[in-house]
Parts: sequence; C-alpha cells; structure tokens
Amino acid sequence: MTSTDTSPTASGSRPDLEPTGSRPELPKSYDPAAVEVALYQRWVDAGYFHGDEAKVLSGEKRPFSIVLPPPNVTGDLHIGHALDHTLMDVLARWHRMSGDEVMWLPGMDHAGIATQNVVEKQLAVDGKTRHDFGRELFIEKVWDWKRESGGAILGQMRRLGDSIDWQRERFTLDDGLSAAVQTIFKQLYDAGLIYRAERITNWCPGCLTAISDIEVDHSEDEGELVSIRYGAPDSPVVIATTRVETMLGDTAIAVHPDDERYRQLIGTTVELPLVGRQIPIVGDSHVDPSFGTGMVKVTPAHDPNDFEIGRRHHLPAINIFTDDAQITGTGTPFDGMDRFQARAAIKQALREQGRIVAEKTPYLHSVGHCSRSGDVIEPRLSKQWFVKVGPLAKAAGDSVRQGLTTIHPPELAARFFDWVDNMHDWTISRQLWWGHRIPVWYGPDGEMRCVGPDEQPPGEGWTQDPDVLDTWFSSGLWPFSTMGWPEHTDTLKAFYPTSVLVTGYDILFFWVARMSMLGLYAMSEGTLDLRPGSQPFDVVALHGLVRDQFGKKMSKSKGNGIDPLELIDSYGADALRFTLARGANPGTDQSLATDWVAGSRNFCSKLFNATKFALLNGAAVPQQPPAGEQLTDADAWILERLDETVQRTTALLADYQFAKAAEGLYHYAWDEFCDWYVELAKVQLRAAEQAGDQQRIDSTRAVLGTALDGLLRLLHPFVPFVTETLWTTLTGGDSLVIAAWPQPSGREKRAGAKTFITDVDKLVTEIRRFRADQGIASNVSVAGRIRSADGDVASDGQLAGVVTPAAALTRLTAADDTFTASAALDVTLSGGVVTVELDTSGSIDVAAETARLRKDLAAAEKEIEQTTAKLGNQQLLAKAPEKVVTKLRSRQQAATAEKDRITARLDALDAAGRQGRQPQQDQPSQEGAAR
RNA sequence: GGGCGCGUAGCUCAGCGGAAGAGCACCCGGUUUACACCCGGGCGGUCGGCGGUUCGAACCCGUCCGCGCCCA
Repeated sequence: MTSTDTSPTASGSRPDLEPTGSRPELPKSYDPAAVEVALYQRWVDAGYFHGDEAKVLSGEKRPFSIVLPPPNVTGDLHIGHALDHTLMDVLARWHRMSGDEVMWLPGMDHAGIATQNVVEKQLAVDGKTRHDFGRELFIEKVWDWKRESGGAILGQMRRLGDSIDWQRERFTLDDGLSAAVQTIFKQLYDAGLIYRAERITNWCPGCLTAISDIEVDHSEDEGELVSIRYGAPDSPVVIATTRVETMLGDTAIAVHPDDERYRQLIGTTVELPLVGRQIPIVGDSHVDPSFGTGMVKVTPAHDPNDFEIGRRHHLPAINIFTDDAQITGTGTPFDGMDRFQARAAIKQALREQGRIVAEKTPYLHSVGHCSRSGDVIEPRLSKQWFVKVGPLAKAAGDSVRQGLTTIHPPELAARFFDWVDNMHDWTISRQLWWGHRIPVWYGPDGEMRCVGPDEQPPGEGWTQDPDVLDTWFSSGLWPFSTMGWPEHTDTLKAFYPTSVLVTGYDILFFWVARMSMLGLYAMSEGTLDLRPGSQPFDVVALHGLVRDQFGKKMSKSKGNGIDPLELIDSYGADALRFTLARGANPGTDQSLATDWVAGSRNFCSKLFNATKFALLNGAAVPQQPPAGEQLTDADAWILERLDETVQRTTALLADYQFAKAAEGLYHYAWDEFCDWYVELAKVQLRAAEQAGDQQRIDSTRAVLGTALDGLLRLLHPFVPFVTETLWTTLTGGDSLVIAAWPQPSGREKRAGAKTFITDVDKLVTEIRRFRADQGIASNVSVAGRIRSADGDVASDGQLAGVVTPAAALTRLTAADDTFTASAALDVTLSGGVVTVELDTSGSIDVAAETARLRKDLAAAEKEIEQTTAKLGNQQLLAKAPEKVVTKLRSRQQAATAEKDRITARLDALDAAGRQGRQPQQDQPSQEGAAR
C-alpha cells in the first residue's frame, strides 16, 4: 500500500494518498506527473488488478475477462494502442466496480518478421548475416534482444493506467503457448485441415518469405502497359502486360476458344522473343476476348490466373526469379538483373527488335505491397503450408450469425461476413527462423510425419521442415492458449469465453476471424459444433482510427503522428484517456490534436478545484444521503441529475458508447455541478451561516459530498488517477478502484426542482446579459431590486427561492434608502414575469439597451410568425398529435406576450430619450467613465 | 468493377421526423479567496445540390456532386 516510486516530480508538493484520520489538504494545483506513477504502483501492489478464478468458480462473482490483443514485442505504444487500451480499461474498471471478477490478461506477440528484421539489422552493422551464425545461435541472439530491448510497450501500458493482471503476462513463444500451437497444428493436420502444396503465393523479396493475402496491401500505382508482338514480325500474336520481365517465364499464349479471330491459331506455336523458345497457343475460356487484343501471355510460375491455365493445359511453370527477385536461369543476358532493372532492359531490347506495338505510360493499376516492408509483392510459385479455411471460416461466420459472438457496431458485421465467407486458404508457413517451427519431419524415403507436443521426433535420417508458422497462427490461439489450453484449467473454466474483444475495425480480419476460427475449433474438440461457450469472445467492440486534427490518417511520412507518451508527459494520462474516450463513437474514426488533450487536462483541473472547494467548505459523504424534506430545490435538482447521470452512463457503457458516456459526464461535472450547483451551494452556505442554520449547513455539505462522490465514481474508469487522488481525500476510503459503482438513489423526484433551476438560469443569464450590455464589469456590485408583477417577490415562496440566489449570483446588493432605479428589465419565468430594477448610478447606455431589446423583439416576432403559420394549417391541426399542437399554442402565446412587453419597454426608452437623454444626472457615472 | 460509410458553425464532431447543438478556435469584459488549465457575455449555420414522401424533413426515399474505407 505504500508508494514505492520515488521519481522526481515536477512540483514539490504532492497530495498525501494515505487515508489518515484527519483530512489531508490538496495542493494548490493538480500535477498529474507528481501522482500517476506512484498511484499505479500502489494499485498493482495492492493486488487490485488480479482476477481470481476461485471467486468465479465458487459462484461468488461473475467473471469479466479480456485478453489483450498481443502487441508486437518490437512495438512501442502508439496512439491507436492508447485508444484501444483506454476503452478496454474503461470496461475493466467499470466491471470491477460493478462487482465482477475482472481478469485482463496481457502479453506480447513474437512478431516473426519484424523481430527477425530488428536483429538482422543489428548484425548487418558488423557486416554479418544470420547465416553466419546458423539457426540455433541466431535464435539465441533474438532471445537476447527480447530480454534486453523487447517489450517496451509493457512499461508504456503502465503509464496509461491499464488495470491489467500482470501476474498473467504471456508471450506467444512461451513453452505453454508453443505446446498449444503444436497441439492444434497436429489436430488440424490429422483432420486434413492443414496441408502442404505448391501454389502461387505472395512472395516478399525484401523479407524473403511468403506472406498471406491479408498481409498484402493493394494500391493504385503508376506503371506501364506494354503491348508486345510475339513470333514473326507479321505475327498476329500481340499481348499486353504491366510486368514485361515476366515474359521470360512465359510457357504459352492463351485465347478464348470461341474467339473467331484466333480460333485457327489454337494448337500452333509461336516464338517467345529474346528467349527463342517455341510456346503453344492454347484455348482457355478464362480469357476475356474484349480485353486488349484478346490474347494473353501465360506465365504459370508468376501469376495465379496463369497458374490455373497452366494446370488445365499441362504447361510447364518456369520460375525466373531468385528469392530477392533477380532474374535467374533464363539463359538470357538479363540473368542477374533486379526485376525492375530487367523490366527496362527487356523493354529496350524488344523495342530494338521492333516488337513494342503500343505503350501506355503512366498506366494506373493495382499493385500489391508487403504490409511489413512495403516491397512490391512478387506472385511466385512455391511450396507452402496452408490452412483449409472452408469449414473454419463458415463456423466463424455462423458463430456471429447465431449470436454466440456479437459485433458492435452491428453495421460492421456485414464486412466480417463478406470476408469470412469468401476467404482463401491461409498460407501459414514463413521462410524465417524466429517463430514456431513447423512440427513436420521428412523421412529418407519422402515420408512426412507431423509430431505432436508429447511425441518424440523421428530419429536418424529425418529432417524437420525448416519453415516457421505465421505469427497470426499463434496469436489466433491467444484467447485460450494463454489460459492453459489444452489442459482443462480453472482459468479456462472461469474466464473463457472472454467477455469482449476490443480492437480497431482495421484488425477485424486479423484478430477476430483468426481467433474465432481457431477458438471454435479447439473448444469444440475439433467438431466445430457451435455450442455456446466455444466462441473466444461474447462481444467484439470495434473502434475507429485516430486521425490528426484535420481528419487525416497519421503516418510517418506525413509527420503528423502524435506520440501518446509525450501527451502523457505534458498533460497526464487521464487527459489523454478522456480525450480518446470522448472521441470514441462506435466504429467511426476520430481526430486528435494536442488542443483537445489540453481541454481534457483542463477538465481534470476543474474536477480538482471543485473538490478542493467542496473540502474547504466541509463537504462530507454521509452514510445516508439527506432526506428529501431537508433538501433545497437546488439540492434536489443536483441529486436528481446525479441519478439520471448514473443511469445514463451505465446504460451507455453497456452499449459500448464511450463517447456519449464521457460527454455526459463532462456535462454533468462542468455545466451542472460546477457552474450551477457549486455556485448555488455557496449562496446557500453563506445564508445558513448568517442565520446560524446548522442543519442547512450540514445538509448542503452532505449534498456537495454526495454529488461529488457519485461523479468521481462515475468518472473513475475514464480518468482513474485524478479521481483516485480526489476521492481518497474526500472520503478517506482506500481506493476507488475497488469502490462500488453508483446506483440510482431511488429518491422521488421533486416536482419543482427542474423548474427552479430553469428559472434561476434564465433570470441570472438575463441579468448578466443586461450588465454586459451596459458595460458593468462582472466584479462590480450593483444595487438592485426584483419585483413580481403583483408586488413583492418575498411574499411568494417559490419566486423568492429563485430570486435570492439569482441576485447573489449576479452581484446585486439590496436596495437601501438611496436606491434609485435607473434601469429595469423584465424576465419571464415559469410563474410569471419579474421586473429587475437596477441602480446604475444614473447612467444607462440607451443604444445598447435598445439594440438588445430589438434583438429579442426580432426573435419573438420570428417565433410568432412560425407558430402562427403552423397553427393556421388545418392539416396540421387535424393530423398532428395533440401534444404538438398544445406546445405550439403555448409557444405562440409566450412569444406574443414577449413581443408586447418588449415593445412597451422600447417605447418607454424612446420616450425617456426624447425627454432629456438621461433620466438621472445627480451622480457622476463611474461605469460610464470606465467604458 | 462490387460493397460499406460520410458530407451540419472557421476546425473536429453529436443530433437521425415535431423550436439547429457541443468541444476547440474567434471577439468583448473580468486577479469575484475552488479554479485565468478560470469566470461572465457574444459572434457564427438556406444541416452538399436537386426532386419526392409527409400536416411537418438536417433526420425517411430517389438522384446527382464531392470525400473516405474495405474487397476484387
């Protein structure tokens, strides 16, 4: 429970976080940097973040579990993570306060390509490659790197305040998780759902490995479309291509079998330029006769469509590239050239032979890039391992269709179905060293054996497949491999399925589809029966991307990225969290700017100051909130608003509406509690002190305490640090982390409370407006008197309740014997019109006053016009609901009364002006001079 | 080419059938013992265009224009 962190802080003072007998004081201002790190450590040390299986299995508590989609071991916390984690933490903290047993499991992904690249780059500094060390030694070096430099993100997550169960940290290459990988690989292999085949795959010449479809990003790039004549100079064979160099691997020309133009050519051969090989012309119905000349070159080793054509016509597939995409084995002068170099050289050679028939440059077409390195993907024939996704993907789709898993927001489910229902087989082998090595061994006579985790590899003469598995394969097991699967552990029993997966919609296919497929398979013992409980998560909550302040995607090249850690340093973790949560509308992107975060920092300061005020005035949280009859209208109002805010916030969180929940709390805290209740409480306390009314003092303090206590609890999931600091000081309680989530009080609403605040607001605002128009500084007291139409307001209890605080809030002092009303304004309240008379020391700015009245008059006239037009419409009167008509009538009446009133006032001003410009000239006008 | 989404105040976004809203920015006052990271007041919008449905449309339906994203 003690603060262990002693890092230097920006400000010398820090709030004492230890609950003590006497109430500690808050410092002059709130400095997040001075408290956050120590507070976090205190929470961890207290064990608040640990989820206990026993409490779930005994039935004592409901489980709420989240597995963190594992970030890359090479990664840093970027702004997308910050959003992701904030939302998860809001849910985790809310559920923990609501009495659930929360288990949020952290960990990292070994990130095959990225991690291997990092270490290879280090080796390259010394001019070495991984081959200089050999596989075993190299892998040891990667582990060394992981121990020394990997996982920076875990420390950064603490800065954010993630209420994570650190005791459960996992890594995809841990022994247990590796055993899970091997187990499910063997199960799928034995079931025929994993197979090895020679196919066209996406080859990255930069990473020197095959990658899956999903790791390829397509973009519209400028290239060229070159039409080339094959065969003799007068040959009719002309094809068009964007990848000229692949012609070296052509093994046929294809035309549509029904194409009258070329039908007679089928079965003949044509000479392949530069190479000299004769290649056949085949008829294949895949060819589109309307595209280009209606003839296509066929390169079976380097294009998926051509591969299929090749298969149908038993054509050879000639690989013309090395692993790093240099031309090889063609017997032409182009051997040894890089693919782009070769493209230009071959085009030049063809041009010299007069074979270039046409050329379109630039030619916009879709080009695949490696999502990791950015290199242009080279489709290439290679032998790889695949997952046969058919039955798995169907199960994943059906689990959502049948409601085992719910996707929020629901619109995005369509995208999920679309993808999962049309998924290609998944390439899972990678030509890397860092990762889970494929557990398949090849025998001396070409046998193949898949080895399970408990089996001994075969001996002499057998060799293991050199490839490793796609990182997403092990990540796909994350929701259960981390809980001890394939053992039937208590953790799985207590916390699987996980309650919710929170991630960006851009990762829908990566995480959700993969975890879903493998989870459903593993937990159904391979039957893929969709029984409740086999799904890896009950809910998938998708958020959008964080963009810059102009809605542009953040990127390194644009330099518009924002570092969340810098924001935390400058404004505090709470400010960043609140900003992100406040922008998180389901499934839609949000923009972020430091100004926004500064605004949230200001909000945290506001909370701090409001609490400070409350404490200075003896606010206390009573065991029982004050009884209804002790409450003033202001008290009743703020407590009602608290009840409403409790209900609304709870409902919104249950619906993953983080932005609306945060916005509602901001409004309650600032616009209602601080701007109105606190100001009214000041008036109330002052009056009670003067009257010696101890009961009113106590009840006001109790309401202040109750309203603030509820607010801090509701805000805690969003801004845990500042609320913890304030709440422990206010209540002396141990920690908000384990405090109860608020419930509505059940108190009956007071009939007049809402009207009261509406009237106070209106009266105060009108007086302030008048004062501002008249140039009376807001800190100057003015003598004033407020009267109702039929006499003194004091005799009317309801009006007096409004008028007294309104006068105080607008700095009106009581009228004494010298009072001379030099200006007056009317304000229409719910109970009637009141007249506010002011002694402005004789001066009045008639022009300003006239302008204001004219503006109000215009508004009233517009209102009359609108309502009269509508009420004159017989159709509306006949068809619209009674409620609407009644409302229109009362609006029309009110506006008419306003118009009459304002007109009379304007006439009076006009008359006074004509009589002698200023009504009173006894005293020099101080305010007039000041203006 | 197919699918999804979005065009509302200077910027970023709520609102999705019955009186145009917020935050930030901007302008004018103000050191009011909780807060200048603040307080008070103010300016600012034919809700992308055009049609239609309806007594009534920012909101529903067409259509066009512009901008995103996903998939091929």
